[in-house]
Amino acid sequence: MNYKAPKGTFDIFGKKAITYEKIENTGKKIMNLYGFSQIRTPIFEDAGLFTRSLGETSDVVQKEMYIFKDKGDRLLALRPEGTAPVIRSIIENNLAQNNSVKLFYTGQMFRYERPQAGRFRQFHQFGAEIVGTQDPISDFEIIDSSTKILKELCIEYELHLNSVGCKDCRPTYREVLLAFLKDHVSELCENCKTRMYKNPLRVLDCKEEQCKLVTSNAPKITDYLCEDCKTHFEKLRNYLKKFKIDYILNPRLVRGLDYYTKTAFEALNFSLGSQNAVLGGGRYDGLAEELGGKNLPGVGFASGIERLVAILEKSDKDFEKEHKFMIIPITSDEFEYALDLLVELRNFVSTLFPYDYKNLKSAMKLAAKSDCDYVVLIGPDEIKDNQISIKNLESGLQKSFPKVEFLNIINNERCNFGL
RNA sequence: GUGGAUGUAGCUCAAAGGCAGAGCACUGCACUGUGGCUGCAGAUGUUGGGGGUUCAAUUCCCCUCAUCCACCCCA
Repeated sequence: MNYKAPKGTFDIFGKKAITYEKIENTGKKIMNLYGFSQIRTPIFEDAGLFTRSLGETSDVVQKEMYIFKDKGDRLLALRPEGTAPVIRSIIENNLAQNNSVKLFYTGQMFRYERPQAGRFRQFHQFGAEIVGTQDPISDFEIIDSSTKILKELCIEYELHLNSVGCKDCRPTYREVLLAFLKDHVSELCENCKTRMYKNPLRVLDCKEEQCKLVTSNAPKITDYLCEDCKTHFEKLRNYLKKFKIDYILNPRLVRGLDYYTKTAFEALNFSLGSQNAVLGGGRYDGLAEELGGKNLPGVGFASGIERLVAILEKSDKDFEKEHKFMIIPITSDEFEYALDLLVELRNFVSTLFPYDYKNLKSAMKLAAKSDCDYVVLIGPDEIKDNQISIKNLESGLQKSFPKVEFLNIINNERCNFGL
């Protein structure tokens, strides 16, 4: 084998492709119900867009970006996430003139990482953003709609919620937390001893038992929120309560990207490996300004489609698919008739025509292997009686109908041939 | 970037220095108007790649690449 899919990438076909499609279609359906419209942004962008929005020191920027120079000496990056490009587009095209905009997207993202369960170098995200408003109802809509996608897909999840404050109150909390951590340095893991100075909030997220023990008594950010953040959070929680969205208040929840403010949430599923987050999001009120636009507060989510696919594959839940037919002319005499019927049938149902088959038997095999539900048989007998024979491959039952009746059953009786 | 495990047929895996094998899948026949089941027959390999030790390497050693898992981090 000379060529393989590059490290951390893979081909999507067959059953897997159907699962991807199902997830994306479900997402689109829900997004439409909430009044979002689709946006497709380029797969690569000016590298600065990401270093600026995600933060120079974030891991994504420091070690995970696919950066390259094109022939015009432009420094570009394959997008590692979807929010920054959407905000860039909103600013560039003035999409949020005086109102807010609601946009959703789906597509590939790229991060140069060591692959493992639930993590790849090219992966897909489905996400949405509401930009131009600070109304907590928009936070609610993001959480409500995103978790509705999971529900619709029958994916179990645990919703974790927190508020990470804003540029006014977070620094204060940071100091308080740092002071607390300094008092307990000796009890922290090696990693956290250095981490607490770089990003003390991350210590809250540490998986080491010793650190969890220490931070269980740590001051909570929700006790240090400014008035604005506090009332915003309370309103959001009221909406969630009113509409019975269950969640776990998790003061340890910290999101990895710098731009988050106020609301932060994650949906966790524990049936996978160590990558538990299937969906995450939050508010990013300073991002648009950071990118050179006007003050456009926003809130959004992104879900990792690969992780959703993995969960669905594990649950071996098959999605109902459309009936698939194959037309088989039994001798060469019926070839033309069968071709005409093929063209006609394709106005209504998915229909195959067998290639390179030797006899009826081999054509039947092809039909079974091609995952067909029904075989339409046209032979001398059918032509003579002016009938069409149809066989249900699952039950093995076969019947004949006049052509008109046959088409009628397909169109008006959902292929209920009584087989 | 760090650590661990694993690379043999399309897939899942045996062979532990001496002829590279099995199951599933594939192809054909039994069966030229009926698939799945059954029986019989057949095809399939740079043993990931490179080097070394040896009369002899899939097996032992070194390098390299890839995959999986975990850390870091994230979806």
